[in-house]
Amino acid sequence: MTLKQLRAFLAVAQTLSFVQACERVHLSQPALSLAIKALEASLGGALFVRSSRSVQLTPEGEVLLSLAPRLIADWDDARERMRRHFALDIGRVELAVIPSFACNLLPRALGRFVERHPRIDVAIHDVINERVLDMVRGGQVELGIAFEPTQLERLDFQAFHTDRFVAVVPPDSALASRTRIGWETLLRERFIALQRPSAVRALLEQTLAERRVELRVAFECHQLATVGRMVAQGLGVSAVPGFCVPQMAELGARCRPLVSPGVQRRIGLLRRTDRQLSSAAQALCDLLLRIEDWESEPTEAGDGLVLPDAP
Amino acid sequence: MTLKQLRAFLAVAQTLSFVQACERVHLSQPALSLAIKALEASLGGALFVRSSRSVQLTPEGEVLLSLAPRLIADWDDARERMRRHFALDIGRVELAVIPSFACNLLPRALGRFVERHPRIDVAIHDVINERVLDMVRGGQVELGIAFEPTQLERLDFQAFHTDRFVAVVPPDSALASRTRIGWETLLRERFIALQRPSAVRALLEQTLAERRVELRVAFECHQLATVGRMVAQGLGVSAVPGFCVPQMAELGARCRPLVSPGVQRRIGLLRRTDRQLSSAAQALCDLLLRIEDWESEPTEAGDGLVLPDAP
DNA sequence: CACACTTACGATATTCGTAAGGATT
DNA sequence: AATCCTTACGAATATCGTAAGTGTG
Repeated sequence: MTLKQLRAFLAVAQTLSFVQACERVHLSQPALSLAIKALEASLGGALFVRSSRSVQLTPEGEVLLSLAPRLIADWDDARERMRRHFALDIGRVELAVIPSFACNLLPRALGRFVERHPRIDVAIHDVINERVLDMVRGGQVELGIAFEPTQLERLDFQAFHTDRFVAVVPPDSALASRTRIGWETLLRERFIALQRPSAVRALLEQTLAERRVELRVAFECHQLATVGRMVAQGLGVSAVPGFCVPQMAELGARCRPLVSPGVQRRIGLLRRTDRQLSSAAQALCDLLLRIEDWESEPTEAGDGLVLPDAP
Repeated sequence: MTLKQLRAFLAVAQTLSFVQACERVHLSQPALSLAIKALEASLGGALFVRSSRSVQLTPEGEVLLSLAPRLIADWDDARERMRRHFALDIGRVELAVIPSFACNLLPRALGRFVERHPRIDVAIHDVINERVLDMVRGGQVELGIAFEPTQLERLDFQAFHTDRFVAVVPPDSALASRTRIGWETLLRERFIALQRPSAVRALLEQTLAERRVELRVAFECHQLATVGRMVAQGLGVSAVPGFCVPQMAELGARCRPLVSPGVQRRIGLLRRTDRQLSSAAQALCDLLLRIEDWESEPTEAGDGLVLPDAP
């Protein structure tokens, strides 16, 4: 029993005519006749009663007729789904992203992606940096977006953006009027930090420790949004990745370039070295790596305020 | 995408080795390789990552792997079911039978049938004679067992038994001691008849009308079992088809051959002329027509009491 | 005799297995 | 060197379409 035979059977069973059926299956009448004959032989009995002027189903033919449409539909459906998967017409990508990136730069990039591939679903796991690495390593996600890891270990990292930390200050403070701010100046204020284990916090501590600068934390919280709002309220200052500028601006805080030392770290795509990407993930990967202007579009509050840090 | 290709894919996907897989699908390694290649081409992308020392599924391969087992299982299942249908290993026959026959002669015949084909289900519709004809004509059942119809009309009738009516009398009556009973003698007693529309009742009336014998009915009911029990209780006498003798005996009534005139009618199989029988129905048909000794096995009460009616 | 299905037969395609090739451990 | 997958090629097999055959209305 082959697919062709079953399709042929279905055509004959539905039209009750070999002549009409052979058009539907693009076969000559004799070929169709042989196909049905072969099917009957392989099943062990007759499916049709041919009385030279009419074609009728046998009871067993009726049984097969009740089975065949679903078999063929399932088959075609599976085939079509696979074809679409490869053609990027359907699909699903699981993506793990550090929260700061996920809520600032990612949405615009994903916007371009869904524009091009509207039927590919993207699941975003916005989790802390370490968990991004774990999820990529563990295979729960195909792709990760995170800071460049120190230990690659079975991971492949491709940077597509270099981020510089910026100072976040209250809009009505004296610091808000300066074009750039030094670490020493910033740390004279009450400092609002993310709680551990946050990659941003860790980066901060690590960099400051290297420079022998002491970090005194006045407030700690988990969400960047909270940090921003607290700064906006004048409760203190903070330092965040540069790509958080639009978010901070929206929350009412002001951002200024940080100098001497400028904390900077590469952001990039993570994937397992030993697993091939799905077509959909590959497409997303390509798109993310191809984006040149990772800086966000200008906004009222943040316009022109983020200047390149002099090395 | 063909069945062979999908089976080949499944084998490779499950063993993650072309060498092992080619045993399972009875193919040489090159042939298997080509089959997978062809499948990949038809779907539009790679299903495996071959790294000369190991075979791995691509994400799309994983998708197909989640689809393939069900497709193949459904296919094999359908194929197997059809094969069994033809081989009389499974199946279902809908059968309409007049009640008197259904509860007397049919069980033993069906016993032989299920013995030979234990997995063929038989649905018995024990309905009145007219309804048997209707159900066969209407296609609700493939086969019917009934008295020979006067109007065949699209039906095919094959007699396999000729039935003679017998007298049913109370065990302690004077009639019970006679070897045979004439109609005139029987009708002197209170008569218990089946209610219309019963084929047995109709036959009785028709035959008696032809012979100008008047039928006076003292009691009427629907079930033969009730008739038997009432006769056993001495409430009256009756006349029933010969194949009801065992049932009457069990109910406590006595049966004696009826003579001058002997009411007799052929019993047989009904089927539609324009429809082919299923293998299962054909088998049942064959069995019913092949049975020679339609008389029931001897029982204590009925043993030797039913003698052939002299013409 | 026109229509519908089947059988016969030669041509074309597909599929298969053996043999050779290439890459990795 | 051994293992495993791929490519190459000739042979067996299957499938298909044209043409002829058969039975029915």
